Amino acid sequence: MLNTPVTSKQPHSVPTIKDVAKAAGCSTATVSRALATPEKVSDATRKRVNQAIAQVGYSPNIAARNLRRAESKTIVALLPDISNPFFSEIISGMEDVAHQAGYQILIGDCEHDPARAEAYFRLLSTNQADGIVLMTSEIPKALVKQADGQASFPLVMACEFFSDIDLPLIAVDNHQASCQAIDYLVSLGHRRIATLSGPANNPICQERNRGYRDTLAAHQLSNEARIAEGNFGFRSGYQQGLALLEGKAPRPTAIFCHSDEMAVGVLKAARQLGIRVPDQLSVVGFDNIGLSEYCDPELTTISQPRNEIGQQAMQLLLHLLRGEQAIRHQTLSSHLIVRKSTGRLKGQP
Amino acid sequence: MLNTPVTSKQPHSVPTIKDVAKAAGCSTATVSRALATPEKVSDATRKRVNQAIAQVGYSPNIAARNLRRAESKTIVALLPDISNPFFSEIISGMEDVAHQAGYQILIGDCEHDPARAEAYFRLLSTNQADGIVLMTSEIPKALVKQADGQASFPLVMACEFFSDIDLPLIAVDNHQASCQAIDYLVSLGHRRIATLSGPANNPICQERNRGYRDTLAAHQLSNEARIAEGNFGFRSGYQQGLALLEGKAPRPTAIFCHSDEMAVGVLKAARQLGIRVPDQLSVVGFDNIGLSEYCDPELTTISQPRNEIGQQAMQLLLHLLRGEQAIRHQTLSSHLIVRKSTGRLKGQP
DNA sequence: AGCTAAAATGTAAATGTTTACATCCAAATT
DNA sequence: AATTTGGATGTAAACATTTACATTTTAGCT
Repeated sequence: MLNTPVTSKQPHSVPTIKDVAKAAGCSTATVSRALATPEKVSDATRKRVNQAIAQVGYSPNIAARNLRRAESKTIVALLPDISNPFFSEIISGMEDVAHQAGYQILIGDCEHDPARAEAYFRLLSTNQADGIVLMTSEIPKALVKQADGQASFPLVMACEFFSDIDLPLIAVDNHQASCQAIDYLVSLGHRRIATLSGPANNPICQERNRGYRDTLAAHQLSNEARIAEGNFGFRSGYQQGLALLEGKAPRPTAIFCHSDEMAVGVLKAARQLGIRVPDQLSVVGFDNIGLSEYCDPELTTISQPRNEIGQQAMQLLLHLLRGEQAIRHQTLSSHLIVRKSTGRLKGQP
Repeated sequence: MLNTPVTSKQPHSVPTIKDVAKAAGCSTATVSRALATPEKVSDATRKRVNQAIAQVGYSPNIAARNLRRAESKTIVALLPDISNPFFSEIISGMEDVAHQAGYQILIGDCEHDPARAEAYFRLLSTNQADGIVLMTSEIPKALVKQADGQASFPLVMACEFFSDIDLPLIAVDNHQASCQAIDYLVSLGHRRIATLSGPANNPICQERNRGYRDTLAAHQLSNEARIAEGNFGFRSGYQQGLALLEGKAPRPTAIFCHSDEMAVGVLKAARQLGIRVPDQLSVVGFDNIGLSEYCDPELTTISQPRNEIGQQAMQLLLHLLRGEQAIRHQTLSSHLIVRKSTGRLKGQP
């Protein structure tokens, strides 16, 4: 029991399954089984094996296992930009369930570069990754075409999607969320409501813009529709905010932004132009990132259940990997969080 | 040339190096060499091999390579909290040079949980990772003790460090940065300058607090020293900000915060208490994250060259991995960015 | 031409697992 | 007592590379 640790060959070599087998007095196959399928091994030997493992300090060589099993236990989380805080909580959710199931997460930051996305997809075919959770639609469609309609391709989308390709998807109802925001603004008395959208070719933005137009139409405000295009970041929010607010066109009294960062950019633009929020301008954001409670004024925004999105997406992917039946489309509910950046108009317009 | 693709065995099996060898009319060893050490293969065969590779659509099986070479080409980036935007640009920097050198980055989010940190360290011994860039000191010291002083252990720290363990380190001079911030506040006429520190047991915070005290002392202000403790996040900034500003003690006229998020939290606290920034209170942040240009007022802060930190840290780690000589400690320069949250006192105090 | 050195290539072992198949043994059934 | 069954274990092949070593080819000399 107090033997010196046994490392058969080299003085400092890492113990392998052979060392364990020797120490336990059985074959490597049995050791392997004791680890992978304990129920197929007798209680007595299982115990001996476990002792041996502890004794020699064994842990399996993952490369060898991956090679033999032709899998990697790695999931790629593909996103457009790692610095966007929106994604971090989704990833946390993914990690929870992935780790639980013995999977690792490899974060793939595309940086809006198709080549990067392609490189990460290649990991699939080389068995370096078992599946992908895709959180951006800014990648070459060709990469994803092979998965269209396929029940078995290990890919699920989270939040983002393609309008013309049928992939498993976990997301909120962007159309409905947008309707809710606009409805709320109308209920406050706003008529000239602008939208500061994300990239126009982004399907989720198209969904939101559709909701925007539908709701305006429902209130006979269709000719007030006005959509500016940003890229979700602070800077574009500020720039487009300035453009919306100081242009010659009659100034909007409310702006619905497709991200919180853009909304904060709009707040800065308004401040700079001496436009008071919410008295003269209402601003609504999207995502409810941490910042939205700490900017001035605190941001009214739409909250997505980010952690849950991550969990469900990973769950779904695991189902696909196991070849189990699974619901391919799931829409989770968002909700409007009313804070201080929205209200009825006050004072001169 | 227009042959149907050759996949020798199964109709849909992934082509291996054998298929390439067959197609190129040489041995697998030659193919392997053509890829790993092209200069050891004649021009003619190299060309043939490359054609064959393209023809059969071969890409190497990484698990097999890793197994044989006993490496993983993976670097773990260990950080305390992935949602902190401060780290994202460091990671970008790391990725640049890592990818260049054929390495992947695995982001390890410790979530302040020692068990997680341990799990990531274990990847080293199982050859699942070749090295670690450590960006948090909130892990069990035992994990890192083995690397103390060692020239060969593949670990480098970025930004954070341990005061009592000698590890390769890329960081800014926190003491000096702190001095510069406090000096600047003093030069504006401030006397009651408080610090909102990160966790008191964090060495970088200790460095900054030492700079704070030293600078106060240099100006005969030692008895004005007052340090509150937060955790770098918005919320703690807000809470500690309230405590500092509405306590019975004479209210500070300036607060130096160890993160921008905390500074923004302080801004909110001040706003809530009707304290005007910068007229009645100056606030300095740390890190210069994107937000600091878009909050109100824009934040005076200390900028760290995050991208460069990431690059240098990875560079250094690669040197260690190759067993090359390298400078183990590098301090990069930070600088103070003066914006709108600092100034001389105005109006009634 | 003959010899040597260097370059190019091939052979086969090695990497650490998993797993199909074979074997063994004890218990259950006849 | 003989046979069957099923569980437990062992044997050895397979996974796709890399690389030490051996062999062949080429080039460079005299």
